[in-house]
Amino acid sequence: MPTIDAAALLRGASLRVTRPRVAVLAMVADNPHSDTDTIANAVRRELGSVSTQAVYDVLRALTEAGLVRRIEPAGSPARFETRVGDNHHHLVCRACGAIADVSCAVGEAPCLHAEDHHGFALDEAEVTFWGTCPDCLTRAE
Amino acid sequence: MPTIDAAALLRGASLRVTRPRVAVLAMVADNPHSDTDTIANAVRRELGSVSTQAVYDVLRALTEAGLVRRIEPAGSPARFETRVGDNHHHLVCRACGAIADVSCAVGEAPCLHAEDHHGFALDEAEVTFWGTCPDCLTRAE
DNA sequence: TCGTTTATTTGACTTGTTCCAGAAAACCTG
DNA sequence: CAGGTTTTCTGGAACAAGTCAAATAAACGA
Repeated sequence: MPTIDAAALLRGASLRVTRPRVAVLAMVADNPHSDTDTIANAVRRELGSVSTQAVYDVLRALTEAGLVRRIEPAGSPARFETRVGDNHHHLVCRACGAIADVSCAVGEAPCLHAEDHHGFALDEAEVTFWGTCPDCLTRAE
Repeated sequence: MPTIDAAALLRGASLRVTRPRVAVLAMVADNPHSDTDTIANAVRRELGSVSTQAVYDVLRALTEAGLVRRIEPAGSPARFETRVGDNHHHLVCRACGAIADVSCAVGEAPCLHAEDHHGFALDEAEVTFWGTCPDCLTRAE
C-alpha cells in the first residue's frame, strides 16, 4: 500500500482523481528520482495499461499543481520526486546516474543569493553536486 | 577577428588544428552560452558549409579536452562556454532562457560541500539560479 | 442519472543528439 | 615535400525524449 493518500492530495490541489494520477503520484512518492519510463512501467504493472502520453500529462499536471518536483540533471531524462517545498538539493553520480537527496544547509528557498544578480528576479537556487556514488567507487577499485 | 588564438589553444591541448575546430572555438569564445544550432549556423556563415555532425564532434572534443564547458539547464538544449576552471555559476531566465554568469562567492571548485554526502566522492558543485531576466521583467509589466 | 468538463488514448511528429561508413584532410616520417 | 597513417568530416539514417491534435472515455456536480 502506498505511503501517501494520493487521492486526498489530488483533491487538495483541485485535480480530478483518476486511476492513472493516483498510481503515478503513489509511485513517485515511493520511488523518488524515477524517470518517466520507469514510472510508466510501474504504473502499467499496477493498472494494466496506461498510455505513455497519459503519464507525461499526469506528471505535468502534478508538477504544475506543485505536488511533484521535476529535476533534470544534465545528460539524464527528467526525474520526479514528491519532496517539494523544502529546497533540498541533489547528489548525482557521474558514472551510473544515481541520485541522492541532501538537505539544504542554508535554510529556506532560495538558499543562496548571487552576489551580482544582473537585474534578474531570482526565485530559486538549484544546487547539484556531481561525483561518484559509493557503489561505483567500490566497483572502480 | 576572434578574441582568442584558437589554433594555439587547440595545439596546447594536443588537438589537430582544423578549420571547423578553430571556427567553433572562436565562436564559443565570442558568444558564450550559445547552443549547438546557433554555433553551427555561425560557423557555416564563416566557412561556407560544415556538417552538423562535425559541430557535435568538435564540441565534444573541445569539452573532453577542457577547452569548453558544456552546460545544460533543464528544458534547454546544451550550451557551451569557454570560461573553464573558475567554477562560476549561472542565472537562467525562466521566461526566455537567457543565461548570465555569476562568479562564485565561495572560492575554488567545488565551492560548496554537502553536509551529508552519502558516501559520494564529490568533484563539483553546480549552482543554477532561476528567475526572470530584466528584459522579461520589463515586458511583463 | 445526465451532461458538461476534463482526462486519456492513439498515432504522427519535432527536436536534440548519436551512429555508421566512406571520403577527405591534417600530421608525421623519410 | 611526397607517402602513408591517423584522425576528422560528410551525409544519411537512426534514436530517444517529449509534444501536438483529434477522437474517445471517464469524473463529478446539478
